[in-house]
Amino acid sequence: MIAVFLPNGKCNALNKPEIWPMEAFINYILQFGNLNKQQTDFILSKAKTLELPKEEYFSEAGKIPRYVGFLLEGVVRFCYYNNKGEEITHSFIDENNFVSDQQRFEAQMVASEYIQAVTHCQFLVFSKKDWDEMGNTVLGWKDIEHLILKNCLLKTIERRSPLVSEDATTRYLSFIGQFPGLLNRVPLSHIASYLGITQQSLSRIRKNIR
Amino acid sequence: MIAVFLPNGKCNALNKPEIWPMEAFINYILQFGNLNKQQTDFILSKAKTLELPKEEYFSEAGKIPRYVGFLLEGVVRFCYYNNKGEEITHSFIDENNFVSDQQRFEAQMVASEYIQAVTHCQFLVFSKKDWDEMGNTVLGWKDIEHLILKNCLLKTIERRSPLVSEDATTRYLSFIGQFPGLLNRVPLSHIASYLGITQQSLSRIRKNIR
DNA sequence: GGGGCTTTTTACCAAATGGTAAATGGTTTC
DNA sequence: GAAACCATTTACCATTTGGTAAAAAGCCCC
Repeated sequence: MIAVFLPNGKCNALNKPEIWPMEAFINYILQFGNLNKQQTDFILSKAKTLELPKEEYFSEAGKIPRYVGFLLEGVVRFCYYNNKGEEITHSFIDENNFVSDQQRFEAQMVASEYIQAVTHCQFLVFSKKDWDEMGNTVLGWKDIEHLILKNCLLKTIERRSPLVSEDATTRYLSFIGQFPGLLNRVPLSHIASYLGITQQSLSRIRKNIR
Repeated sequence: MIAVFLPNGKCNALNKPEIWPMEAFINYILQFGNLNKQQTDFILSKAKTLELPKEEYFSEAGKIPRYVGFLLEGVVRFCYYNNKGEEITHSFIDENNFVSDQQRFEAQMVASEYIQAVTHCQFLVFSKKDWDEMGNTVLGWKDIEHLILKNCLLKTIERRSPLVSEDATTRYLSFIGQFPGLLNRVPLSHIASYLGITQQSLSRIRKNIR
C-alpha cells in the first residue's frame, strides 16, 4: 500500500495521492457508469489521501461531515449512542467502499453518528466543494453518484435484515458470511453490538460453534 | 376516496384516476423538486388506479414487478420467507407513500419479496413503459425519482435500526411511535414478525404495558 | 521475560423469549 | 342467533439471553 505514514501519529495528514491504489477506486466507480480518461483524471485531481490511526474518527456526531471518503485500506464502523447511553455499532465498512454520512454531508448538517477507524485506515477523500464541483463538471457523475448511494443503502438494508428476524447464532454466521476476514480485524465487542447481543452471548455462541 | 369498487372482488381493475386524490400524490412529489403544471399533468396522464382487496399481492416473489405504486389508501407490507420457511414481515407502508420493489422493477428482474395488501388498498400505478417515458420526457424527474428512492431507503434503515439493538418492549413502543394508527389496522401477528418476536411475546408485552 | 493493561472467556443466576397447546374473544356466515 | 372460523391471550415449561463478576488469554511496553 501507499507508504505515507504520519510523522506525528495525528490524524489529519492530507497529501496528494500516489498513483496506483487509485485503480481500485476508479474500477469501483466504473462499475456504475462510463467515464472517459479526461473525466476520471478530473475526479482523481480532486482526491486527497487521509490517514486515520485506529480509533480516530472520520466524522463525529455533533459535527458537520467534512469529507466523502473511499476506503483504500482498513475497516471503519458507524456507531451511535442510544437513549440508554449504550454505544451501538450500526455498520462496518471495509476496503474499496465509500464511507460517508452522505445525507448529512450533502446538506452539510450536523451528524448524529460517529464514523470511527477500527483499524489504521487510509482513505481517498473529497471535500464538499470538490464533490460539488465534480457533480457540476463531470457529465454523468451525478447519475453514478446516485447509483453508488442507492447500492450502498440497499446493501445496508440487506445485511441488517437477518439481524431482526434470526436467532443470535444465525446472525453471527450470517455476519461471517457477509464479512469474511473481518472477524480477525474487529474487536468482538463491536461485533456483538452490531449483532444486537452482549459480548458474553457472542462468546457463548462462538464456543458452541467450535 | 375514489368510488371505484371491484365488480367481482378481483384485484386487477385498472381505471383512469379521478381528479382530487391526485393532489396528495402531486404534493408528495413536489416535496422533492419543482415541476410545472405541464409536467405534473404529463405524469398524471400516465397514472392509473389499482385496487387490491385485503391479502392480495401488489407484487410477488418469483415474478417481475409490473408497477411502481403510490398508495392512496390502505396499508401494505413487504414480506419474504427465510430459510426456515418462516414468513417475515420486513416493512409496512401506509397512505401517501410509494410502494415498489424498485430495484427489481427498474431492472425488470424477478422479485424475492412479496408486497401484500394488509387492508383494502388503492394505488396509483405506473407501468415500466410509462415510468421510463416519464424519466425521458419530464426534465428533472430522474432527480426527483432518485431523491424519493433515497428518502425511502433511509427511512427504512432508520426505522429498522432499533429493531436490532433494543429489547422487545422498546421495539414495540418504537413501532407505535413510528406508525401511530397502524396498530388497529394490522394483525398483531404481522407486527410481531416485523418486530422479530413471536405473537405470544408481543401479547405478553402488550399486557405488561397496560 | 515480567508487569500491567485490555480483550475474551467462563460461571452463575435472573430475566426475557420461544414453543406447544388450550382458552378466550371477536367476526363472519348461514 | 348459533356455528364456524380466525385473531388474540394465557398458561406452562424449555431454552436463550442478559447482568454481574471473576478467571483466563492475549498484547504492549519497558
